[in-house]
Amino acid sequence: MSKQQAPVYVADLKEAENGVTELKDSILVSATYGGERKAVVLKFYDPENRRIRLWYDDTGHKPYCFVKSDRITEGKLNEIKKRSDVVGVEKVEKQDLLNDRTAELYKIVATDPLAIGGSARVSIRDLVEAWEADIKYYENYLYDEGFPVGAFYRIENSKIIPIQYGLPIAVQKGLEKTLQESNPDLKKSIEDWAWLLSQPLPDLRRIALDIEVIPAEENRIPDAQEAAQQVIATSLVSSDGVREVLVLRRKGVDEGQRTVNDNFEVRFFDSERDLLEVVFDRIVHYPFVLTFNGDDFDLNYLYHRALRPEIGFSKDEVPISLGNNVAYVRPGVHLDLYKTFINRSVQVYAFNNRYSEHTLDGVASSLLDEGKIHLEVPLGELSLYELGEYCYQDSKITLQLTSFDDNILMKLLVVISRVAKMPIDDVARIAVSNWIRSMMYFEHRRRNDLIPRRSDLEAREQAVISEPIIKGKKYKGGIVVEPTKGVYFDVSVVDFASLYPSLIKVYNLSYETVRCIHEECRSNKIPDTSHWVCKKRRGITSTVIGSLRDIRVNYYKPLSKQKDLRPEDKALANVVSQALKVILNASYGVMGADIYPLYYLPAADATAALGRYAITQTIEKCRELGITVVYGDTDSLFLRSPGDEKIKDVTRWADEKLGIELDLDKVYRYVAFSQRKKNYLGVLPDGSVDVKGLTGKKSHTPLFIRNAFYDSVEILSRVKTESDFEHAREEIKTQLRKKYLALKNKEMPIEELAFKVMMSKSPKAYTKTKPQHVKAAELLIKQGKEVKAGDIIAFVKTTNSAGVKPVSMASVNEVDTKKYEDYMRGTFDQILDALGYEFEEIVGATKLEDFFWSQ
DNA sequence: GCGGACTGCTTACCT
DNA sequence: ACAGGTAAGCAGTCCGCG
Repeated sequence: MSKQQAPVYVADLKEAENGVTELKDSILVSATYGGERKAVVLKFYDPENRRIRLWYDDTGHKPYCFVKSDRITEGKLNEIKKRSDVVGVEKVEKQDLLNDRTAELYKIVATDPLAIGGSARVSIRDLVEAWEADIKYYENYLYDEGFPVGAFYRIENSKIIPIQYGLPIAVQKGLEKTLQESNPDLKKSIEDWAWLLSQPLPDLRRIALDIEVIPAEENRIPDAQEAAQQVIATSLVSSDGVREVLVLRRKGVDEGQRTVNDNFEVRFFDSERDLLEVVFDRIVHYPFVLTFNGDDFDLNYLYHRALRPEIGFSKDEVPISLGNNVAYVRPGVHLDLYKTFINRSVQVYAFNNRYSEHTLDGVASSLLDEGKIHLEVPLGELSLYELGEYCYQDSKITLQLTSFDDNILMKLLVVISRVAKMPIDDVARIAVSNWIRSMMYFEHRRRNDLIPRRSDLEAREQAVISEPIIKGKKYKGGIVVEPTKGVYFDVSVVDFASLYPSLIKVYNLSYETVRCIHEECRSNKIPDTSHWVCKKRRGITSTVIGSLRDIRVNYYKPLSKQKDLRPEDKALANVVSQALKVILNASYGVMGADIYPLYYLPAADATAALGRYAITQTIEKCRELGITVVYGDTDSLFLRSPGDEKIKDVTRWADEKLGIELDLDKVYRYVAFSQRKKNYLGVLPDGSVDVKGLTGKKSHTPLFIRNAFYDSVEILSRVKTESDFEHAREEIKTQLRKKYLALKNKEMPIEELAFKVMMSKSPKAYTKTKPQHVKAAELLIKQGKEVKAGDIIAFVKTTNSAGVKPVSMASVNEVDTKKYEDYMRGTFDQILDALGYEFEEIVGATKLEDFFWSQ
């Protein structure tokens, strides 16, 4: 192999990686550790030049951890001091929250992060009981310097200077009001949040990338480590107008011709190396590189492929590096959107469950109304133009996932990075418990509080925890009020505004305050538990979550709806409010999740107990006031025609006696309850319908039945008075008859009969039972299809011995109609129960069959 | 050997 | 890898039955 000339982009990469000592207003987006310089590297995005700028720490900051002076012997300490990777040991003090006293510590400063917690040699944390020794070094750095990620800074003479932003007048006013309403001891925190969260959100220049490789075997994903196959196409689509696809000419493959009329460029290459050079050139020149599964596949593959001798790049020439399940780009930031969309908090709270599959096709089809191009033949059989068009589409929708809805995803990532104090690429990759961990660690450092070890929290006095309802859970959760079967007109729903965060704030809940060490606090009991809560100091969790709650509920949420505000301020308020919702929603859950480093079960137990207390007390109060509660779940109550006055009475009472805001959420024209909990249908005055928990709504229900169900819902949405039900009943009857007959005669495409159920584990992992979707999946596997965890299996119920077949392998005449009739009945029973009709009764026959046969 | 009662597993949903 | 509570259907097991 002849020596290749260095690609032209290498000089630019070097230049970018030299770092800067001067920089105009830029946003801190990421941080990492530069091993060569043994220093933290901060990555800034300069919105004016739209480039990434690196800054290398030159303050002499070094990795460190702590040991408690009364927990280490002189000998051990000397042994550590003598290590060649230890720079020195100094005495410091921090607040020990668990013991409510000052902790005397030795700070052990090391030459590099691996000395504290590496695995290649015996590290300090393996040697002694060390505090704060398992925090990534660049996180340590950000916390120590007090630099929130996502905020604006400038650099002068290599000094980093946070930029002070004045708030717009209208915004400032709202803040003053919020501060007045909030507890005085939360004031400082709220002001800090406002400073941070009201900074502008600049447009982030970015490029999406996708590669195509012919798999060695059909239906198998090519091995990225090996990278034995050619990269036959790569698409690059950017937020600033790049739309190109690079296609490799291959022997015996037709060029074909363009069919897609989208405005993008197709470039043909005879050399794979030349093609990759263009890709790397693009990577080097973009601050943000987007992929869908690039950590595992695209960037991983490109890296290994480029280094193969027949391609011949050197490591310096490849602007990609690999970590543990992560691919980094140089000099910018790589966001792997697959990791972002699989994050449950993102899925549920940011996108309201608007997608359910975690594939690019699944996410894009749901959020963008545009998915991948569906291929009829294997990749290798496409003409070059067809291949190019297919490849282009993937980068195009990947970019769109970050730009639709006014760039909501990019904005959310920035706002979350501000709250979590975490690099944007980490925010995009890791789960909510880590966001909250980072946020809490930052706060500990800011206040000079020692971060407890897991064992410190575990070592506390054993507490009796409330018995969970569900076997296998750790403690008892919320209360669900048994609904009273029937239809109720004029139902008001009241609910506690972010109940758990409110309780954390109002009742001072935190890991160090629940069951605190003070004798005198033991009388401050939490109802129906053995727990008590501190009366002497505000807990750190209570401060952080309380202030976040206040600024969201009292400030950003109303701001996002305020009429006289500039649209950009309003949009910002909306994004912030959304991001805070995600964090707040998880803040209680993490206390009871043992992966969370500040896990403390009594705090979670206490929160849930207070939630039960709040709702039961409120039910009691309603009874006193003569209001009928027809239903309730955890933080909400459904009240039957209570009247404005009585609603005011209850909400005022909750505010005064419980200290928790109880709001009127909505008023239903009517609600229909079956006897089931978490299962109802409510019609609002404008005719829109809330369907909760009913089978007809569930995503796995066959489309045919789901459509039939929603037809009935539509009929019910038009019911305005009690007497309208007569007519609705007749309409439903007619409609149902038709559908049922269609089912009998199998007058629908078989796809509409498919149950669609997710494989939550890999097929092999089902060892205890073999559910139907797994049986169907096995038939697919037998056909050579690959089935992974997360795939959705579409199957129909059939009359063969297994009882199921994948929809792709079944024909209509194999369908077990009886099973579908049963399922339809089950689905409709839930509505009809509520309306007081029997399935049979509604059609005027004793048995369902009679009714249908009589047609 | 078979069917009903039961428990447990699994998924999707609600807050 | 944030929590617990609920509904539903099916898989698998136990028990009774001369």
